Amino acid sequence: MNSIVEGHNLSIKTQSNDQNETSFSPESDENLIVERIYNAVMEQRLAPRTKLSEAGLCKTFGVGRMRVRRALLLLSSQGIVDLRSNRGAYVACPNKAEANDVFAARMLIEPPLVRQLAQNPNGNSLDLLTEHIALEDTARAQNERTEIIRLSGEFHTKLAQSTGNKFIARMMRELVTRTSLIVGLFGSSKNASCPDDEHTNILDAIQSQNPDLAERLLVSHLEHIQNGLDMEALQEPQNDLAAILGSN
Amino acid sequence: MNSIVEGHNLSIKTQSNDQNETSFSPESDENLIVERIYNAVMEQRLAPRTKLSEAGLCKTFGVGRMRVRRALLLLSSQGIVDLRSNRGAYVACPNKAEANDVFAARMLIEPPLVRQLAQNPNGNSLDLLTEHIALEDTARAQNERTEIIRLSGEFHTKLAQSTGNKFIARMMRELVTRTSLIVGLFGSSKNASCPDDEHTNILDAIQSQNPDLAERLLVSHLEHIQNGLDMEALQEPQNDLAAILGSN
DNA sequence: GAGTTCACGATTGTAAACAATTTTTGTCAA
DNA sequence: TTGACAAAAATTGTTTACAATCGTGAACTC
Repeated sequence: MNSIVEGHNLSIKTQSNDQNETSFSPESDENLIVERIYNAVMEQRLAPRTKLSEAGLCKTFGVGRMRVRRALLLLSSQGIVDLRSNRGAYVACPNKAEANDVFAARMLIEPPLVRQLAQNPNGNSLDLLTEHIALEDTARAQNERTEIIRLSGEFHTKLAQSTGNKFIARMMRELVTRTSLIVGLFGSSKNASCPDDEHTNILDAIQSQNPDLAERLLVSHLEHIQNGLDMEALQEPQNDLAAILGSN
Repeated sequence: MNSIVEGHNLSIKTQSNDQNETSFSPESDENLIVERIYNAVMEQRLAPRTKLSEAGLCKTFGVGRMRVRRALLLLSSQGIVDLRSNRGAYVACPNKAEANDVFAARMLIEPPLVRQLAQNPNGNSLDLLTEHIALEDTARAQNERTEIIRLSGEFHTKLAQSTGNKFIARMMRELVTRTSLIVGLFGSSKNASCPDDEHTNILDAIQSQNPDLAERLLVSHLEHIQNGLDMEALQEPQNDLAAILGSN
């Protein structure tokens, strides 16, 4: 039963733990659990409403119940997981209103963000973004679904990271994560989050220090994503079984 | 010893728990502990680097150690508390770099935020802001230090809340909290965070639907706050004892 | 056959005991 | 007096056991 939770989908893909961290302080190692579940959600391997049982996670990660509980609490504070009293933790399932709020928040933050990047571009960080786009391209070429999804979101996270501002990076990271959940829930056609070359164009505009263009491209990019959603889609009906079977 | 932690400064001031909540889901009641400590930090009754011992908090709130631990974990995930392995929880102590990042983040977010509010003002929420300013005035008239400090920060939080966007509200809340820590650390003169009537002017500009003016006023308001700081101030030396004695 | 009730198993919440680490205290020597 | 060392106390981290709650399924009634 439930192979996603029992370790299969969570334990693989530890390869990409090099650069994509943002905000977790190196306090202890329950951050590893958080990171793993976080990635699984980002890559849409864990569908909304999936139950994350304590026992299952304990077995999966080989840690005590305390660690798992603390990890779940952290995830819930980031809005990735819903903690229902006495009935466990479930992958968050944003509703229509929350989805709109997420996009509204991104529309508020990201335009000034790219403007700022275009105004005083930071050599180093922009190189990272160029590398990132190369990764996206190869992933698309090889048609790796989960990788494409994760990298699509991560582009925006890295955009925020390249400001060098910890707080901006963390805020964007949260918004991007929720966007991933939303696209998984309401994404209608096969357009896995981001159209092909829009990221490239945005980065180009930044590198050529054209704030107006960069902002315009970003806004329409976000609009494309939002317009690709069908807000009347599955919503509530998705129960655990369907989610799991559908994702494999 | 340490009357701040032992319940004195934390247990009073439960009067203001009506309107000022933002993001905490009503999961359980450890949020009450979080809320109390949060307020104490906001009002600068808990100085940075103050140790928050588990035993002390247990006595103060009359709850088990588990609850306290979970509350501290949540506070640390919000950057209000630093968890040092095997040596306990301390009120966060932002350094110069973090302080700059906080203001940079606010400079990025708040201008478009007030622009948006000025463009389509939301009757209801603006009334709340008007009420709030009245509160600020009376607090200033009666010279209540902690109240002034808290309300000064809360104005910005409520500004964000009045967008009706949960995510924007939460982000601002975090930034404002850290600002309060920063002002407590680096605030030089007696100017308790916010000059007197700048909030009023900003709100007026919003209500008269003048986005440009609102943005300009807000930017200079933030600059005033930042310029009122002495970045070379106490920094590290402040140890627990001094902090506690100094704040009473 | 549909719906309700009850009991059992499974899962989560809490408290207490234990282990490990840190901080303090006291002693001794230079 | 100062410094180093060691033992004791206090604090935090973890495991374990226990209590409470929830979900499931069988038995029962209508």
